[in-house]
Amino acid sequence: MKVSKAKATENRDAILRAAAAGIREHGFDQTSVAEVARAAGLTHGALYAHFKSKEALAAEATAAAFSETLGVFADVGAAEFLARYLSPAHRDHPAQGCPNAALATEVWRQSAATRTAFAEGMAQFIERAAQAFAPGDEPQAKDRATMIFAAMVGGLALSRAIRDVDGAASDDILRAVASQLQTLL
Amino acid sequence: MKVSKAKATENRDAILRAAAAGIREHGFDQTSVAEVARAAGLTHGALYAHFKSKEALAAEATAAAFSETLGVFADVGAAEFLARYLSPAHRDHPAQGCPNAALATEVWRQSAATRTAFAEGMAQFIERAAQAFAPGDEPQAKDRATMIFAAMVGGLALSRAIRDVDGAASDDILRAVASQLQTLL
DNA sequence: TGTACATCAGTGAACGCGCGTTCACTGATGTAC
DNA sequence: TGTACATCAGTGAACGCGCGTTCACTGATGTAC
Repeated sequence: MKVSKAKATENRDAILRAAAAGIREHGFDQTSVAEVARAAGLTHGALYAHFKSKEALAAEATAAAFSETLGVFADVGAAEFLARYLSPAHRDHPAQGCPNAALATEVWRQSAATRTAFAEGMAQFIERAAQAFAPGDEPQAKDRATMIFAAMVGGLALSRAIRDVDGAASDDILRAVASQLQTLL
Repeated sequence: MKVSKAKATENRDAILRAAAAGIREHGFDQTSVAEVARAAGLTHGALYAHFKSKEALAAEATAAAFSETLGVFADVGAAEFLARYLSPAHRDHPAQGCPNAALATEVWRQSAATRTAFAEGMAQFIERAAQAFAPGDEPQAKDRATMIFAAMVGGLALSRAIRDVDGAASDDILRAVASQLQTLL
């Protein structure tokens, strides 16, 4: 049955948010359209009224995941940015976390639209890192910010990878990377 | 038909090597047993004479990928380790590259055996980094090595993620991370 | 050394399953009068 | 304001496809004598 325009817009948004969470939790290819639709309170057929294909949804969901997550790290100082990013809470909730640390190793196999959305989101994160970690006009400011952000993404991803096998080692990676980066600020 | 014991061992090895390359190239779940068997010159049924299941193969292949790759970075100095790891050649050949940078964001969804193999491989890489980057007995030596290795893994993964979208930016990540880490040695 | 035969790595058809996508249909919305 | 009806978001059955796994069968290997 038809629904009101307001409700339809709301449903589209719900699909997008569900997909943005799903791809970070399960990866692009392991997130099924049926699962996304269900999480949005719809059936899978409805999804195709809003998105041309799973591929098109993935591209929009990638952009949505970035803008959602950038908001979490906006307006905080350098120390707080580091602490939040390399926190157990961030590690334990990939579905609401940074897409870089959730999708970096698999996004290169996705469609051009998805990869473009990812590259744009990543650039914004690196810019954010430059603001936080290299605000001056020193030479190599952007290089410093890039290296620090790479360590944050790598540290979070490595910490997640071994969490269920060795929780202490996982915690230790977060602590080590955060404390060592702290000394560079 | 039966084959000689020597040939059977050779075939098992070929399956393992094909799987180790496949999971790094396509990810765990996108690497099919048929594809692995074909790459090893066999049919999919033969695979089950050597491995209980795809899951069991993935765990062994993960270990194989690590030991294979650790060899590539053995016996080189700190500067050479950094340069090789953060090279365009490494970025462009994930199937033969470091499993950390290829699988970090998805391995946490795999079986316990695979995650254990991954954790052990990662620990060896961190140890290798400590040898190279923090050989002394200074306090926080291991923390320094962990942070540097996290930056290497993150830098390579981020560089790979955007390579096809923006080659110059991809190159720049490798260069920036390598040059900034160089200043820390 | 030669022969008979048990072993078992490898083949390929078949299975059940979940996937992305399509489509005929439904029925509340929202517009034309 | 009230009525008639075109629109279109949403439903759910159906599709073709590739997946991991099983299994009856094959035939060269390698052992027992």
